[in-house]
Amino acid sequence: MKQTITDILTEALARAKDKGDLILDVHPVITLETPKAKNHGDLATTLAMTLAKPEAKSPRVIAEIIIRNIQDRDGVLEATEIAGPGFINFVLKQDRWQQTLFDIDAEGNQYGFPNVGRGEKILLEYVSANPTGPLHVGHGRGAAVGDALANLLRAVGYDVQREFYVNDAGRQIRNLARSLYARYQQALGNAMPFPEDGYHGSYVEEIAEGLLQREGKKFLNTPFEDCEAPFADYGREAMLADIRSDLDAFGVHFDSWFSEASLLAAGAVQQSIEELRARKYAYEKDGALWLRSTAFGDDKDRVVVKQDGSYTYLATDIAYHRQKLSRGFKTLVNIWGADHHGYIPRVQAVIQAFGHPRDALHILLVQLVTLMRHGQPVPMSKRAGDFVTLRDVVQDVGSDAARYIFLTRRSDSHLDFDLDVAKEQSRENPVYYVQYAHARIASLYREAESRGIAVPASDGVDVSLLDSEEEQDIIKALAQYPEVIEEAALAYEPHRLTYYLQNLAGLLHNYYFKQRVITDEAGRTGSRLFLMKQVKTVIQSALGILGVTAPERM
RNA sequence: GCGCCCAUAGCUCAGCUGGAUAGAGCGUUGGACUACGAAUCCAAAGGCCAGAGGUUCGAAUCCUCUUGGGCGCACCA
Repeated sequence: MKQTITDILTEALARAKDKGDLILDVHPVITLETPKAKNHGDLATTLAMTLAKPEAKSPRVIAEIIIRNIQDRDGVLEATEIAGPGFINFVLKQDRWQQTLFDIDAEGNQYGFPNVGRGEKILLEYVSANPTGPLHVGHGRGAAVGDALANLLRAVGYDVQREFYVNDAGRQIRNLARSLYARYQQALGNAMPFPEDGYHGSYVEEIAEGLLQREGKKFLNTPFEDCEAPFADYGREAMLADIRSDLDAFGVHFDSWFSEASLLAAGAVQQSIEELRARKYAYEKDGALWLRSTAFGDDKDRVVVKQDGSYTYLATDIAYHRQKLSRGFKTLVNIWGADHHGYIPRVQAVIQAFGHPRDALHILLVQLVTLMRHGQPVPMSKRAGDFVTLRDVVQDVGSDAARYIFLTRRSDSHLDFDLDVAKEQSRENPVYYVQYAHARIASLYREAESRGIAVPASDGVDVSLLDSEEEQDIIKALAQYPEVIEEAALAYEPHRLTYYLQNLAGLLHNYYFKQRVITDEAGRTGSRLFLMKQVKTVIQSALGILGVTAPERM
């Protein structure tokens, strides 16, 4: 729809230039928007106002010139007017809008998915929780955002790979092993002090119990140094299995799980360092090896290899991102907890040090979630070991409600997650509002079927009967879906879909209340059922991207 | 001290990358079920977009400063 008007405007500008009405040294970018107020037409452009200065004419004069040069060959325009300081408002012919219903009917669940990605490969890394404890609610938000974003990017034609980076090297795992070892010994009656900075959660005891059952007492008198590996391996695998099953219950699935330890084992870290050296972005000072990240705007250079010869966390991250790039991904997207934002310049420096543009890496920050219960924040202390896990929340409120709520806010703003509201299957819960719209339509079909009325095929529909204000509003909302999808995808903002859905569902509920779909007139009933079918398709499509089910009944 | 993010209705938040009269949900008040699902709908009240300057035809949106919150500033991961 926008494209059609853009073409008409481009042509009008060219004509005005040929006739000498406008100078047009630089070809202006034509932007169209959907006005908020209905009496401002269906689409509006600010073109005349942006041209005012270069053309040295008043916006309204320019607008007149543009309109004079418009040729509407296909007859899509109902009216064109100049308004306010120089807006040009377009009103489209009704049948033009109604045409979108046939588009949706023909394209089905592919409707509204423009192929802007053209198969370009994107690596989307998210969650990437340390395998040292259960997923918490913040991970859940990252998972919901990442998964929806992956769906969204796929919808617009990107070749998306969803990856979970497993931090299975270094001190955290060692810590887990030590904690596990202590619990194991304690379970066997061996008084053993619990490590100061160990993991205190009860899950550690459960894992220790599992290990005990599998391996028996054979480590009872073995010093930790001699059995760290089996404890680390067992702990890692047990935690990953837990994480996997939690994500599974949440409907989040990854294409790949990338192990940090595998980078070390393959010598990738060493190779990366060599390459950085060759590129002159690594140097030695004070007995350590540094990344010259200041060359790319970081505050200071960063240590990669410590004085004692061991690697910093950055070292494996360097290797990991190099590895990602070497797999042929042009675009990398990382979803991080907002508390890691100080790390961004460093990693962007890494990307550039390897010769890639800074914006090859996008980092989305996800703010932490505050769980609310009875109007009070639920205390979350990982230190104490008892915190509300993602699993608890999903079991409590259900996957649909949790995912939807995670996606109702932009990811970098704080989120209060009210457990009572999320659990309540009532009007206060936004996810039910949208799902109810879908179920209502499904219910309409059942009703129609019971009366022997079928939804007509596209060639048997008279869409011109859909001429009420409510019907027009719905049709226009459906026509907007493709842009919402495209813009949400390109901005990496899946939350826009929840707002779109609220609006569409609202229009549907309003229409449903005001007008009857199944009427005495067969033609009208048919056209309305046809309209409902397309609404249902779009709701299902958008919910699908968010990873929320579209129920037939509730 | 330096850097990043945030500040919009009583509460929780949108605001389409600079457009026309700033929106939604909850909450409050008052209405709508003998017809397809009332998990719904309609209406009302509620705002100095934290404050002050600046950029321009035009600012919640961009720039600077101030105030007030969150988070980072490791040879930790």
